[in-house]
Parts: sequence; C-alpha cells; structure tokens
Amino acid sequence: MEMENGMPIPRGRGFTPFPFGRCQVCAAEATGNHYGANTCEGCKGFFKRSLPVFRTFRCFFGNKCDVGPDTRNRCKACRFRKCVEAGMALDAVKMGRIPKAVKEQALVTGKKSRGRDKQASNGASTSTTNTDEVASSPGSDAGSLQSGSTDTAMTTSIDEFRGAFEKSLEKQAQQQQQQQARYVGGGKDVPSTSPLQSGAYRFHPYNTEVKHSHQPAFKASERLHSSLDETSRQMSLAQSQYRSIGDNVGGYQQHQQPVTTGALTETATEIEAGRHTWQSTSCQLSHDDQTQTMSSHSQTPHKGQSDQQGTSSKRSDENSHNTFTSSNGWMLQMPFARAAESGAGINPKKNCRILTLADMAITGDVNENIPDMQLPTEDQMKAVMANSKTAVAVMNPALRGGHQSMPVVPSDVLVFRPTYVRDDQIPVSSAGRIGYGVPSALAPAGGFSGCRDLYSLARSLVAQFQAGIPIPGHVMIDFYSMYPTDSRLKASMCEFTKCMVARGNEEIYGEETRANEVFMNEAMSSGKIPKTCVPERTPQEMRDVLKDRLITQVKRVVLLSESSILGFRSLSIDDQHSLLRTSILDVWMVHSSRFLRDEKSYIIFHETKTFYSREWMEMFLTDEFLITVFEMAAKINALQLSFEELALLKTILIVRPDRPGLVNVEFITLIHNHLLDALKVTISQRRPDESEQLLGKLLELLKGWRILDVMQERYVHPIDLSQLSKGPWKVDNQRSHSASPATSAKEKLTIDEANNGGVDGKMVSARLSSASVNGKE
DNA sequence: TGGAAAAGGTCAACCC
DNA sequence: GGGTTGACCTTTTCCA
Repeated sequence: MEMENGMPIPRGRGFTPFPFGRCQVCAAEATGNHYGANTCEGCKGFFKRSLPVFRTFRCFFGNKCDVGPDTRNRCKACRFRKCVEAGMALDAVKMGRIPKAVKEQALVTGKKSRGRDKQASNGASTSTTNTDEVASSPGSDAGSLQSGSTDTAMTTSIDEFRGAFEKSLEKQAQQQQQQQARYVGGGKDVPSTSPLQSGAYRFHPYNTEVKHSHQPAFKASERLHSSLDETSRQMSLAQSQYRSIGDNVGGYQQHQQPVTTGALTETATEIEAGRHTWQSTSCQLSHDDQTQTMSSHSQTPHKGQSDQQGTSSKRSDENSHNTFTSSNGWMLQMPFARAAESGAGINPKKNCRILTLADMAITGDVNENIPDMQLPTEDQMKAVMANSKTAVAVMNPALRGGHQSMPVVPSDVLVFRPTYVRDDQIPVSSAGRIGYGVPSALAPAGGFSGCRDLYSLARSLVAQFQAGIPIPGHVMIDFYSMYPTDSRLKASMCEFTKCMVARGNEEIYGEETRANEVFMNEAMSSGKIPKTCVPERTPQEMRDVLKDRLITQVKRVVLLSESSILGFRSLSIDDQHSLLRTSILDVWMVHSSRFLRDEKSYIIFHETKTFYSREWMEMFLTDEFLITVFEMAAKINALQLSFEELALLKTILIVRPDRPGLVNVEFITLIHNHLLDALKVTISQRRPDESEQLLGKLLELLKGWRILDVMQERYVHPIDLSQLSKGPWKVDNQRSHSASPATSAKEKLTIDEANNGGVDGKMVSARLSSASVNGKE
C-alpha cells in the first residue's frame, strides 16, 4: 500500500479508502490487515520477526504488560501475546484486494463506530486502546483484545496459534508441493523459500497424536516417539537451514569441534580469585532489566562480536557497587559478577541464573573434578533458593573447558535459560556471546549429547527410559522442573506418560482384568450370582491364596513403577523401596475396586470362577480391613474411571511425596505432579464437560486415602522389599515390552518361592495371620 | 488485465 | 559495534 506519513495516500475518483482503524495490538494507526489482524507496520514487522523465536519470550510480570504505541517495545512476550490474541497467524494471511461488499460493510460500521468514538471522546475518560475502532475492523475481536491477561489465556492463545501455525505450515507445504509439481511440469525454476515456508521449522506434532487417539495406547505411544524423533529432526533441519541462510545464529558456526570437559587448567590462584560469596537477598527486577533479559533470550550468538571481554570489563567498571542482580532476581556479590563477565563472556545481568537445590547433585559432581574449588555450602544454597523455583544455573565444566583461550575462574557457576544444547554447540571462543547453555553434568558424554533443547532432551530421556538405561536423577529433576514451561511439550509428555502407564498396566493387569470382567458380566447378566456365596476353599486355603496374591501384587507394583513411570528408576533405591513398600495395598485397591461390589459385597476371582461373599471373608479378615476396602472401592467405582485412568491413579498412589521416610521429596513431588497432570489430561480428553467436577472428586478421594494408609501400615509394611533384588522377584530391567509379565514364568510365583525366596513370605504370612480375627478361621 | 492489498525485503535510526 | 525497530519499497496475489 502506498503510504504517506504513515497514512494511506488518498486515491483518485472511485477509490474507497479502507478503514483499518487502530492497530489491534498496540492501538497505533493501523496500516493494513497483516497476518490476519489490522496492525501498524511495527507490529507487522515484530510478528514476522518473532515467528522463529517467540517461544523464547518470557514475561516476568504476569503477562499483564501494557502494549501501547509508546510501551510496545518493553515486553516482547506480551506484545506477541497480543498479536496472537488479535488473530495474527500465518494461516490468516490474505492476499489481494478486499472484496467490495466487505469494504462497504466495513465503511458503514466504521462510520458508526467513529460516531461512538466522538461521543466517547467528549466524555471524561479516554483509553489507550480504542476498542471500538478495533471492533469495527473486519475480522477483529475486541473481546479477545480485552481479555486474556492471565497466564492461562496466554497459554491458550499461543497454543491455538501454534496449532494454527502448524496447520498453515502444512498448508504451505502442500501448496509448495503442488507449485513445485507445476513448476517442474512447466520447466520453470522452483522459487526459493525460507525454512519457515518450507515447513522445516515446526512445532511438536502433538495434534497428530490427538487425531489418532482412538488407536490402542501402545500404538499411540509408538507414534509419539516417532513424533518426538521427527520433531527433533525437523528442528535440527530448521536450525541448519537458518545457519545456511546466514541468519543470526552465527555463534553456532564457530563451534563445531567437540569440547572436552577435562581441559580445566585453572591454577589455585585463579580458583582463589574466583571465590565468591552468596547473598540471599531477593531483588525485584526493573522493567528495563526484564526487557534486557528478554532481549538476551531472543538474541542468538553473533559471530562478529569479538571484543566481548573488553566490553564486559567496561560493564564491570560501571558496576561500582560490586554487586549485580541476576535476571532471576538474586543479588550476587563481586568478584563473582566480574569473574562471570570476563570469564564466560556473559553479561550476568542478562544471563545468569543461580543454582537450584536440584542442582546440588551436579555441584557434587563438579566438586569431585575440581577438589580445590570452594562451593557454596548447602545452607547457603538453601538460603539463595529460599524463594526461587525456576532458577537454573549450573556449574558447567564444558563451558569452562571451552574457554581455554581465556582464564576462567571457577565461579562460572552460572548459566542461562533452561535450554539444552550439545556441548560442542556451546559458543566457546572469546568472540562468542553465550545465549544457550547446557549443564555438562546434564549432558554426559554419550548420554544426552544430542540435546539442544527441551524437545530433544525429552526424546533422549524417552529413548533411554524405554531402553532401560538408567537416567541420572538430577537430569530427571531438571527435566521435570522445566518441561511444564512449554505447554505443548507438557501435553506431549502427559500423553507419553498416559500411554506408557496404560501399556504397562495392560501388560501387568490386562489379561486378568478382562477375564474377571467377562466372568463378572456373564454372571451378572445371567443372574447366576448365588445369594450366599459358597466358598470352595477353607479359610486356611484362602489365607494362602491371599498371601500369594499379595506377594504377586508386590511384583506387579514394582513392574508397573519401573516400566511406566519416567524417572522412577532415577530415584534412590531407598526412596524406591519406601514408595513401593507403602503403595502395594493402594495399587491393589485401585485394581480390584471394580471387582469389589459393594452392593453385593463380594469379590471375584476369575481363576476359580468364584464369588466370595464379604460375609465369608469376614471369617479370616478383620472387619476393619473389609469395611475400609469396600468403602474405598465404592468411592473409586463411583468415579467411573476408565482403564487408562485407573492405571494412572495407581501410579499417582505409588509416587506420593507424603510417604514416610522419603529423602528426595522434591523429586518425588515433581513426578507425582506430572502423573497428576497426565491424569487430568486424560480425563479432560475423555470427558471434557465434566472433567473439573470429576477431578474435584478425585482429589477428595486422594485426600481421604489416609484411611487405607493405616491398613497398609498395619498389614503390608513389614514386607522386606530390599530383598526383592536378590530373590526370584527380581525385576528384569531390560525386559521386553513384548513379553507379558502377567504370563511370564518369572511371574508365576508360588507360595514356596515366597517362603524360601526374596520376599519374606513368613512375615507376610504372619501379618496375614494377624489380620485374622480371633478364632474366626 | 489493472489495480488494490498484503507479504517480504531493506535500511536508517535508535538503543544498549 | 551490534541488535532491534519500523517506515518505506518491491513483489506477489487476487478481486473486479
């Protein structure tokens, strides 16, 4: 469009100027409809530039920043959010003339709204955002502009955008294919396209999963993995393409050679010089700092920046108070700040983060490598971390090793955004400005060396988890801490967990559950359930059966935990045992609930095709136990959970952070919350209309679970799980998913094995005996 | 086919 | 000196 002073140039006779009104993003004068919204040139350009990098935008002020003509450059995250809320998207692109009918309609509406504006302007109040004009513009949505200051709104909007963005990429790819076919046919050259247009730069194809959600769970799981692979491949491709077209990721180009972590050459003096102190004062960031921080996130290393050291020194000199505030709000004292700047080539005001408690393990790793290094004590770390949950800063040997050309002091205990890159991709020369960092301890050689972001890390973790390769606990802690920052990745991980748990549950419980259900349904439909169930076994025999089932249950819980819960095996053995020991009855309860029919008070064992009445069970089980179990079963049944949901509930009950004797409660809480998220996602997918109500009931149920804990403590706790690894119970960590644990030879446990083998069968027997009511047998 | 409208490109101004 | 912004320009697309 021809412009003059930012305004459309009036045309000759017959020309109808289009009323674009105000920019739907910043309320400046709109110059046209760009990417689906009426915006100014600035917001158009901003949206265009932001497409490849918008995921790095973060608002530190609750996504509520004002986005006006004068303030729009203060917060990229909020500006982009408003772009999305205004409807900007690649698939909203419209080319060509505006149809006459639309134009005329808009003119009429525009006149009306301007009339209202005039009236409004005569009133007392004015607004920076002219929502009336916005509303008058075609395709605009004043409601969406006014709403959505919350995190949720932002997430939703950006998710929607991502979905739309991906669709548009697919559409463009299709169009391009068609075009290519046409060009090939016509003998013309194929026009060049950017990676964005070619579809190489894509978001996680979660939608693909949703489309096929009717498939069996394990199929979905396999698709998810291939999706993760594909995503990582495409992201790599996109990055390489950006590099090849000379985009601003020049920093990557310089660092193709691997960086070894062993090249630590600091002298004791240098180490001494780098000692630092920690101050636990939390400081509020200024808006400028925030803007700087966001800029730094969106900025990628630039190859031309050659005098970083000099610049840094100048900055340090300006830091006359010998302290600085890191971008996550912590005040650090010199010489740490100075060392950080000169050593790592980083402006710590922008890039530095402080270690989390979760990184203490890593600190320990590094401490072994650099014994002379003075590290903050745990108490100091706790003080630093008292009010922070998001900080991520890690002692980074790779970073240190990469800076051989310049003295690096040990206080490079800093790092960046939780973005994972390969060691050999960390910009290492003095020319490099470090925009991304990976804690080397999180990316051990041969471990996660391909990880350049959370997506590829997720892919690696999934692959290692499935291969049965142990994953270091601190890696899982970091991952579980960080992945929720990306809503699409979070959704994918929830989907993955849902699939894995469903698959593990199917392998362990599926056959028995189906057989039980078939038997129960046939019996109920044919009315063959006897009014008084006649026992086919004596109470003594029944005790043995129950003992057997309890021991089998232990094995099942172990299998379910190890095969289905990402991160479970990363817990310490003691914590694993504590969780398993305390959850056996819970898992049995959830599994058996549908066969504990309160209205009839019977339990069904398909093996013997028998209904056992509650009355009869009272002969060898305590009233207290039976009442509790049947009540809990009734509550679980009332929720009408699916097989998948029941499976997730089992894992949630296994990984409970409030179990006694746990050491790494923080880690267990992260896994627990992830499993809860997965269950929420599953429920909301299956029953979107009643998911909130159902989740409320479910949380109530979990709160009331304490009563079963008492039973558990009384009857099951004495089982010595520490011997599991020695006996015939040992879980095969490398087991194949194709083998059904429920039917494998190892699974066929006998009472003799139990009594003579790993689990203390006598103890189980004794406790079961103690559960007997006096003389009732 | 002309012209309107939007995408993409360019580069001076500005900021750090 | 380098990164970001946004006004302006060119190219592409599509309505009349």
